[in-house]
Amino acid sequence: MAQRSTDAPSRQERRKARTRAALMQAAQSVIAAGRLNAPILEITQAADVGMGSFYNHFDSREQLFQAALEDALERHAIRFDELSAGLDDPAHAFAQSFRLTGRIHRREPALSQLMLTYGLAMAAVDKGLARRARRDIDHAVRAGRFSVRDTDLAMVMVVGAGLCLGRLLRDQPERDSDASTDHVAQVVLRMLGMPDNDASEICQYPLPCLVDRTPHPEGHS
Amino acid sequence: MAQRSTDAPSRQERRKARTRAALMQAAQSVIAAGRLNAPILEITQAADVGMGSFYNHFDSREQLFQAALEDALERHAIRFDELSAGLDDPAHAFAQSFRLTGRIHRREPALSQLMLTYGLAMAAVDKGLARRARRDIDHAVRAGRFSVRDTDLAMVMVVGAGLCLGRLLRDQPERDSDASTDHVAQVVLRMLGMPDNDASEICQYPLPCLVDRTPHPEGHS
DNA sequence: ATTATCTATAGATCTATAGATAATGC
DNA sequence: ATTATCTATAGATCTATAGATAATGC
Repeated sequence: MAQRSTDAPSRQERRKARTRAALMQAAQSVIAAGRLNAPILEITQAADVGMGSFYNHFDSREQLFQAALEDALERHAIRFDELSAGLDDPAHAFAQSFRLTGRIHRREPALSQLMLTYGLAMAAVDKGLARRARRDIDHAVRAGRFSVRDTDLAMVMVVGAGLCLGRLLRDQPERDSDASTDHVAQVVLRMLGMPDNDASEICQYPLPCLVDRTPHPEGHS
Repeated sequence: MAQRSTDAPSRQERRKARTRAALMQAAQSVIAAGRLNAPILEITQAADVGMGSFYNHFDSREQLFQAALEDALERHAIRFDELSAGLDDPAHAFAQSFRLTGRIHRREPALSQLMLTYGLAMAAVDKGLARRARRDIDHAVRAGRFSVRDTDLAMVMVVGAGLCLGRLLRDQPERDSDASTDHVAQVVLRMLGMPDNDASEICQYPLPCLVDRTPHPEGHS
């Protein structure tokens, strides 16, 4: 009777998507736990999925890990975009996302570990957080807030600082995470061509709160 | 007859050291080739050493890789130290080592790949290049050439920039490696508190040439 | 006599798939 | 009827070691 419109996913498609999502979420935990060589069986068990199903979705562990990483980063990039949607100063938007990313390392150790594990590769791919960072920098340059000769080189330093900061925060649990992050953010802004005063001020703006979201709701009400 | 003094290694010790060195060198190639899961047999074959010998020296592939990484970085750190031994401005010494490190990525792709693979871990360990960088920064601060609040945070940005620069140079083979490196070096120096003019000048000093050394001479004349 | 290395392999582990079962579509 | 998932496993692969061989020490 009710003919499905082409864009609404069928029950079967939703089931498939759920299995795929379970695999990716399990992969994220496995990577976060440092078990980069975990057997496929271990991953499928963590996902509560039959071993054979793995090969319906991915050809290899590596392929799954790649997808899982991109998924996690994309989800957070979207979240940060929402939080900076209202800001009209692109430099402020950039700084806010950088500062929020710094705060992730303590708030969400699993995602932090994911970023640290595949950080360098992540930087090169023009997706997720890196893509947004580049976009914000370009906007800010056009708005006259940043002055940057070569966006690629600027990205090198932004991403490099962000990653090594994450590593430092993980290795020194007693360190004041917010203060360190804001200080690095300030230096990064100066490096991007902002005057000291502006850089300092912009890093003291209050941040929107990061509410925990259930990442992959298993049941749908 | 000739009683060996305690510090001169015996023939047997030298043989053992040679096997160990062959394993580490093979490991460096294997890592550089991206074969992080290479079977032990593959590594021992690359080293031209019997499979069983591996376990005389290391308990696991991971342990070998760790030793191989530290060895490679230490060797180059020593090399860079020699080249900056004559300089009396610690800021100059720091800048020279940073600029030389940038040049490694094109000159020695294997070492570059090694750094990019284990870069973040490397940064945290206070050995090799990272240890020297920290030492140079501290010297320069004491000499009044840098002004840095928190050496750990400064290191975050120095190492981060260095690593992501390496990644960029690898991914963009057509990019002018020397100019990019020197530009990043200049920004890093400014970040460390140098005035623009000094930073710019110090990054234009001629560099000592990096001569290729045979890393592990197999035969000893 | 001692120590290091080598060869060969038992046993553990993992991958990728075949074939059976369950869910969905119509 | 079709599609997705599950269970069970053949075969490939790898690790770690036992036992044999070669080099060194004295």
